[in-house]
Amino acid sequence: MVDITALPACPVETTLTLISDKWKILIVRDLLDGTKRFSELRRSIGHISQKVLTANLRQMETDGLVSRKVYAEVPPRVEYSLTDTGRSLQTVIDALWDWGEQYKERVGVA
Amino acid sequence: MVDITALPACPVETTLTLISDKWKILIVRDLLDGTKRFSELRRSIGHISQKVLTANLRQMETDGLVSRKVYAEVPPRVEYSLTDTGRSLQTVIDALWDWGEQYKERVGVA
DNA sequence: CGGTATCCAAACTGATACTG
DNA sequence: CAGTATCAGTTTGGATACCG
Repeated sequence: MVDITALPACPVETTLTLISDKWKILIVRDLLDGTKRFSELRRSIGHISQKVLTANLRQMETDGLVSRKVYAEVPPRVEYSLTDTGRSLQTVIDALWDWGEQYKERVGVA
Repeated sequence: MVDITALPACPVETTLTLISDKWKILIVRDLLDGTKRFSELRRSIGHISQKVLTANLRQMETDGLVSRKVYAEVPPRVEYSLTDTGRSLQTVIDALWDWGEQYKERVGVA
C-alpha cells in the first residue's frame, strides 16, 4: 500500500516522487492506449531492459498506478493496465506533450 | 546551444529529455517565483548539493531554460532566472501540482 | 512468456578541499 | 559568494543464466 505519510508537502514533489522516473511516464503514456502484455510494453517503450521494466511496473503497482493481471495459461500471459489513478495522469502527459511540441518549434524544428 | 537533431520524435520524450530530472523541475518551480541567487535557490529547493545544483543549472542554461547573470562585484553575485521557454513550463508544473493534490486525496480516503 | 538471481561496470552522490 | 576538483561510497543498469 501507499505510505501517505512519506509524501512530500509540495504536490509537485509528490508527483515527482511517483513518476519522476523517465520510464514510468513512458509506461503510462503507452498504457493510456489500452491494456498491454509485458512484451508488448517492452517493445512499445523502446530501449528498456527486462529488469528495469519489471522494477518500474512493480513500484507503480505498489503506488496504485498500474494493475497487473496474470492468466493461468501456458505459455503464461500477464497483462498490465492503468488504474483510475494511473489514467488520471492523462492531463500530465498531455501537458508534457504540448510543451515538447512547443519546445521543438521554439528551437526551430519544423 | 540546443542540439535539435538529438530530440526524440515523441514530444513527451522530448520534454522528459529536458526536465525528467527531479531537480530541474524543482528549479523551475522555484524560479517561477522570480529571479534567485545561487544560494537562495539552493535553500529553497531543499536538500541538494552544490555540485548537483551547478550541474543542473548549466544544463538548463544550455537547453535555453534558464538565464544566468553574473555581477562583477565582491563578493560575487550570480542571479538565475527563467527564459521565456523556461517560464512556459508553468503549465507543466501546474499539471504536476494538480495531480499531486488529487493523488493525496485519493490515497487519503482509502 | 514473464519473470528472478547474480555479477560486474558505469553513473551518480556526498563530503571535503581549494579558488577567483 | 559561487563555484571547480577530487575521491570514496553507494546506487543503478546491462548482460547473462536459469526457473515456473
